[in-house]
Amino acid sequence: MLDAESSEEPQRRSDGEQTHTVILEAAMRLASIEGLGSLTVGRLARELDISKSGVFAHFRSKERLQRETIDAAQAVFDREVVRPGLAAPAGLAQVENLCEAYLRYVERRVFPGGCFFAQLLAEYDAPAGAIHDAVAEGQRGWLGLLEGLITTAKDQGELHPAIDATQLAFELYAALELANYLFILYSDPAMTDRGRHAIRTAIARSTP
Amino acid sequence: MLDAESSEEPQRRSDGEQTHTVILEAAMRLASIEGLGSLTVGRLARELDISKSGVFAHFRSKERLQRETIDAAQAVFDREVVRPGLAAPAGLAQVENLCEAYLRYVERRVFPGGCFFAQLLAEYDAPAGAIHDAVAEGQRGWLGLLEGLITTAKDQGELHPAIDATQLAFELYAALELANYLFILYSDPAMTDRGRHAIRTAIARSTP
DNA sequence: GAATAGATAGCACGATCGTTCGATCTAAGA
DNA sequence: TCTTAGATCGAACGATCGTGCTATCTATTC
Repeated sequence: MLDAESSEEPQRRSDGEQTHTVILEAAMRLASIEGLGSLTVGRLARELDISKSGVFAHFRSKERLQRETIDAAQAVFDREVVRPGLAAPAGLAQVENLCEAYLRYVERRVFPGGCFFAQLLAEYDAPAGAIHDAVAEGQRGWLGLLEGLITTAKDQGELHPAIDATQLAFELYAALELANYLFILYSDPAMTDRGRHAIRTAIARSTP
Repeated sequence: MLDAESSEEPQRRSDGEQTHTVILEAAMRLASIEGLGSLTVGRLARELDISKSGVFAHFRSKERLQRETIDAAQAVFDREVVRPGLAAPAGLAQVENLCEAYLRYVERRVFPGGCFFAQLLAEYDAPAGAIHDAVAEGQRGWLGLLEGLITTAKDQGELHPAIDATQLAFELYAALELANYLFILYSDPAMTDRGRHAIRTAIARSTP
């Protein structure tokens, strides 16, 4: 696969690499709280005590800053949710483990404004622009992952053969998402516990 | 109760009243799509072909514009969801009716960017400022409404006595909320149908 | 029909936005 | 050690932000 973009990328020096990382960390934090739309070069610069042009030079456009922030957040999500979530025997255990990994990621405030992608989903659900498309693709991936794990569990006989994997994935995701929003809104772990409860009963109802 | 604010309100002339309404309608549309944060006096003016100061004069601060937009959206939500949702015999029928009213309000695109308050919830879930507090209060009201209807149904013997009304309200709301986001993201009525399905099974599991 | 007060427009302000440019500093390879 | 290219800064641009002031127009009241 061609990487048309990085073909003209400048080399990175070690100090620049580090600053780049620091900027993206602040950008993820800010975007998770106030949205990708209120991510601002000037604001990042002020917050990090770097000049505006010093920040800007790392991305050379606001669009690139946004794209790289999303990519960085995806890497964090993979590391903090997906990978530990899959660290369980294939089947129902993996489904439960992934859901629990998500809820713990919300509770640990890996992003202080709650799940980065829940924020993105709400911000770019209206169909317009490249970010919308990336968000739509990302959601498809997440729902597809859940659905795949559920199908495996079904194939292993851990769930009723009649279970609709797509529908169950929707219901689990719904519980996770609302748990995220309400936990952030009220700073109350009772909200994530409601999510846990909902997931338990949805799964229990689907076992043979 | 004192209305400290309106005590110094100027009288409204008929033409001004109409413009005021037109502005708020555009503001609700815009905010539901791009968020209350990207609601801008200049943008409204451009879109309505009114001067910036012509728009501004109606609110005299951005904060007031936002507050009045939220209030107007609340009125629409009451008219389009709550009132028709309650137009059913008290009990389980009312619960089902309210959920269906919500899903139809999403599908009809009463707000083109999906449920106005789902947008607000995501945008102001991080705890800060007056809007956050209003959103938190609003959510309490919506969840409380659902919970109250569920409790009534339970008292009438339409639901298992052991049912946790708060938990069931959470699960119904989760299905409604995700249905909203995914319907807007994909413009696909299959998403709201998944919400309907989730609600049916959650209720069915709770009946005696 | 005159008086009045609200509706709207035009212009200007300081702040911040994304972005560009040129100057200076410094890490890394020759 | 010298050279070079990336890192960072300061200053400036045009655009847009929220907001104020002044002037003109017009709906409403007497």
